[in-house]
Amino acid sequence: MTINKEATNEQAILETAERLFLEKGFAMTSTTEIAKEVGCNQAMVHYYFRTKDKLFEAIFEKKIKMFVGIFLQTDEENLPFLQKLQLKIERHFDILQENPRLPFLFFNELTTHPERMDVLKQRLQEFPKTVFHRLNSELKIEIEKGSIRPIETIDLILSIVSLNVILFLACPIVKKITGMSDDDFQIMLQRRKKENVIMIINSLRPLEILNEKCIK
Amino acid sequence: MTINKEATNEQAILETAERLFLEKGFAMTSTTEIAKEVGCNQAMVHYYFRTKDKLFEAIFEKKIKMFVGIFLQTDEENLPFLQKLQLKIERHFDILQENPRLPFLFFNELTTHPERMDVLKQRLQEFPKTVFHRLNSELKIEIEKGSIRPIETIDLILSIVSLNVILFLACPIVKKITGMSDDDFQIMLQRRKKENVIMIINSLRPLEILNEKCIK
DNA sequence: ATTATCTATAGATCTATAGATAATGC
DNA sequence: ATTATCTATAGATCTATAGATAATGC
Repeated sequence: MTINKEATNEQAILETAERLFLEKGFAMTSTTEIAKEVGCNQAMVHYYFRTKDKLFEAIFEKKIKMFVGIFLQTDEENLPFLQKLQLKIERHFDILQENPRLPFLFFNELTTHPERMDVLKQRLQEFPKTVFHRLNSELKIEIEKGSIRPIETIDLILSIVSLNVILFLACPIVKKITGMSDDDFQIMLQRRKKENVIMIINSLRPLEILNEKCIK
Repeated sequence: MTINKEATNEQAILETAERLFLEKGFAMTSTTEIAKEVGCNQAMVHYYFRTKDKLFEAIFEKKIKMFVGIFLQTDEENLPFLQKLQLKIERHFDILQENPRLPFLFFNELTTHPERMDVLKQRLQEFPKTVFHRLNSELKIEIEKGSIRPIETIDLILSIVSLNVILFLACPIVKKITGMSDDDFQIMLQRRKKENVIMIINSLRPLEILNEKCIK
């Protein structure tokens, strides 16, 4: 075997599997189908990866690594808090846009195969200690200054993730129901990106007046 | 057959199927498993519903009907816009809390079986004409008055849905990763319900100052 | 006579592996 | 001699149906 050809076939299986898993999820993709699309034999898939599960986990772990890794690239620019926050929201959005099917895969597989969460949990251990704590202390300072309203750090993160992620989760549904084209959807995404930033930042303003008037 | 017993068995299949589909999705639930849990024969499932697909669609359509139906119950209370909005957000949240696995089922099945969206599309046709248009006109009035910032109606709806829905989608993942108990999660949900209301309402405030300072 | 239930099985998957054969590297 | 590829198949599902049997309503 030339190292070349070996790499080519193993690689092709990996790439095709990744594409199909992202498209349709683990359960609905068969090793037979992967082999067919690669143009090789179904036994080959098992030759390289032993089981369908191992193949999936290789891909899954790679994706988690990549996703978390991007967040750990610290962008310690010396900007005001809200501008840094804006950059973070936009960065999160951009990563999703480059991996639009990842939220589907994560939700789907983590929900239907809870044991897969262990990998995620492991990978995520370093995460809170960096992103979370840094954001947390910066946030507390701003709240004490009174420049933004009181909010739990976890709530802020959850809100950002919610607003960004749902667009990609709902993408096929929205497209189908509204009959939007891919281009239309991309335009809508760009508008939402801005809207989400405004939404989050504006929602952080101190709220004494509004609070009294509207929230019981 | 006593009408009683017939109803009992058919009903039991429906209920069990609903539970299992909500728990694990369509693909991962077999008619064999449904029958086993009901305590009847696997052939019975097909006797009453012909195919697994028809059984699923019966449940799916019922759920969509229920979900849309609740929203169409108009609550035309004569309150200020923001208070009405708050009630709507809370109502949406409450419906989800009563049907916590519904977002999973919708996302999962609509994404993996696009043809199922036709049912949803049909059911949803009446929806925009009521909820959307009413909200839309009220929103426009408020924006013109300058009491809230400019925002597209669809963006507001998307934001509300995002913030509420993701909690229930992410529920199993969050529970597993944080090791939260069911009770802890319920407490967290209640906090998020309030937080989401504040988030949305606060984000609608006019934003001239902030805009200039922080959003390019 | 009709409806409900059971047994049994066809036919279609799908995963995983055993074992033969071909290609490559030494 | 080792690694890659193929053929063939075991064994486990799973859905759907045919056909026999039991229960009920008239």
